[in-house]
Amino acid sequence: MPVTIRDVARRAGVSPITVSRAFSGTHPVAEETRRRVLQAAEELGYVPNLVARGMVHKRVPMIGVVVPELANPFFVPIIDAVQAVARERNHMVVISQSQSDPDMERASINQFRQMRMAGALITPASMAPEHLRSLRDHDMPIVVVARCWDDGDCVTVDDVAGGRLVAEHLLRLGHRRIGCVAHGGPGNVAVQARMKGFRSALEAGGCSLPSEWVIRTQTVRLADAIQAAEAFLELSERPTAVFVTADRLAIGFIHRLRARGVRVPEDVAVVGYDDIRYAEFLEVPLTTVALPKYEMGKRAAEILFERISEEGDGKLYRVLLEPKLIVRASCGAQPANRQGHPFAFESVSENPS
Amino acid sequence: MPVTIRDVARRAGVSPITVSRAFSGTHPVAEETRRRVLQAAEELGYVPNLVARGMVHKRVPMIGVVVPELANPFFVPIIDAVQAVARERNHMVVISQSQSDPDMERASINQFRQMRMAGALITPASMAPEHLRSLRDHDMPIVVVARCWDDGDCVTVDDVAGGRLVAEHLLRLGHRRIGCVAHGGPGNVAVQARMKGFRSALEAGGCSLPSEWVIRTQTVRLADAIQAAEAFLELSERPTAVFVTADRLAIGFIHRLRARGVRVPEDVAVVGYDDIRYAEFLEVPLTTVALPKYEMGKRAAEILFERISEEGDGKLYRVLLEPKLIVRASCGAQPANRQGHPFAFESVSENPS
DNA sequence: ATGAAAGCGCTAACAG
DNA sequence: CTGTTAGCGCTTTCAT
Repeated sequence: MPVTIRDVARRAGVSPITVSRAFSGTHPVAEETRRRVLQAAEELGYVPNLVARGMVHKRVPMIGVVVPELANPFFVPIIDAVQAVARERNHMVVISQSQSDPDMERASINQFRQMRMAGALITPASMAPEHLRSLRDHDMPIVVVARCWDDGDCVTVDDVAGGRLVAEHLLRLGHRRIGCVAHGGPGNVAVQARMKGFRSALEAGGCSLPSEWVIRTQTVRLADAIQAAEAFLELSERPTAVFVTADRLAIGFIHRLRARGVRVPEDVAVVGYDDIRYAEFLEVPLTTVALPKYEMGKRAAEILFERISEEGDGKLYRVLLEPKLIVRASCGAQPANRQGHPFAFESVSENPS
Repeated sequence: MPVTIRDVARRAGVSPITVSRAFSGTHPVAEETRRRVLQAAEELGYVPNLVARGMVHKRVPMIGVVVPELANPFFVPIIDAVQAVARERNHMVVISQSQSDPDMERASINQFRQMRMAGALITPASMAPEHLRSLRDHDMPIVVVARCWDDGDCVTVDDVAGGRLVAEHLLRLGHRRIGCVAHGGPGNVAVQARMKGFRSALEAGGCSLPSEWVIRTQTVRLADAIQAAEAFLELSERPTAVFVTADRLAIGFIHRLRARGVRVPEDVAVVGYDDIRYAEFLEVPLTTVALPKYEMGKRAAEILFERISEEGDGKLYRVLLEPKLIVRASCGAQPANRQGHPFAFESVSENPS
């Protein structure tokens, strides 16, 4: 059953190396010879063995991707882009979910290394220096996506600016009592940056962000969103507007608020972050900060392949893309999308990010 | 830089084969020896080479998965389950998106074969026999997920029953003029089955499904959903209820309907299929048919690994799981979830499928 | 419990 | 343009 290059060679009446060349196209092969080889391979049902080739090249045509979770639609356009770039380069993509667990990240990267993959992309849960260092390796290039990284290549968005956009918008709408639901620990530099921009813009506008109004969650999952809503409901004095640092979190947050009789945006304005696919179709269409997700994945993958082929001049990439505020109903700047006003939102977007 | 088993062996003062055994644990190794080996490996920064091992075993510890698109949240729990099972067996998961294109499916399966992967899972866009035959192979087991397959293992849901559930529910609510939006071509056996159950239950209830009221779409994407809504709006006589064969399609369909002033469920009741994650949080909470997605992925992966380890008795698996109707607001059986009635929906589910 | 020899399928390097 | 030689890193016999 295992048809090898030798079998094909024998049948085509050439040497194994010629078969190899006919397939990989690295060396010229006479058209006639090549035809014979291809036909012999066809007849024998030969399938090239990438493992053997990988053995020789000390590298396999695959790249690894580690994301916190596929359940967050935020990562889907990123992965789409990575796969598109990888396909152009004839590389397969191995996807691993870390569940935001640094140990799982490390384990995945380790597997990638054992498999001698060409490179890896990662959105790390934590940017703790010792964790990242344990990921670094000179044999396998790594590019960080959607997070900043000082010691290596990264492609991300200006989260400080993103946070600022939210604060400025809320201030512009007249809010003075503004709170926030923030996910992830101190290792989540993206959220830290959003908060920083948010807070400083608030202060520039003469507002503060009292710590009672900063609700923390571990993850971005529904259970945490609900807890955040409950925490909000228990506040003795509630803010009139809330910045939720991820759309996925905002969905559950708003849902629970409404279930408890708090109207959005009338009682509380909510602004999310990420502009995930479903933000537009929710019970309350979500005002949020859009990130160029597809673009991020694309740039990151391109940089990774540059490292893989050792083309670049070796200087670190630190790509910072621009976020953009998308105004929908949840912040109250537009009338709520109730059934009485069905014409409020005609636009429907289908951009890839 | 390439530290091999020989380097470790030299440093530990043993033979290469002993190092191999210390790592793979296939043969007994004296505790003392093993410690020395592990330490030497640690000091040298040795990383086992799975490619070389794969070369010997003629198989690499990876399985491939082909799904139409990750953008459809339907596939996420399936993938989660597959990854969980694969992790237990120390296998990596390569994910490929076919965009419902049979050629891409074939190409992906081919790559998997070239990479000598242990097996593959696939949700094929088309069950055209010649297409499937081209995917079959005796060297690499394949299990089909979420579709029926007569000539091989498959794990799916009773879509005929699913379609019936929808029809019966709509009839029970008093609808007599019922239409449908169906995606995919004739090769999509899942949708065909849903339609079959739907239609026969309708007829059993004394209703018919006139062909003017069957709107077809190519894919499940937003653009198609919008086209479907426009087609619906142009109907000279409209049904009072519509079965949309996928939630992802229903989202855009409802959105466009509402944007055009058609109320859901008051003017048209809509029932979806899949119960994707966001169905509950939409502008109109979606009545839909829930599928045991995580379970499907789990069973399929388990069957695949049984094939891989050649444990089973070789008889074909044909697992058929049960669908379940989830009633929310879009069918009108519950009051619409407007802001005036915020307590209508307290329940929030966090099941893995 | 450990080792020696042989080879998995392919391709780089060097001929011719 | 084509062939020969050697070896990628590991694990399987088969010995000891």
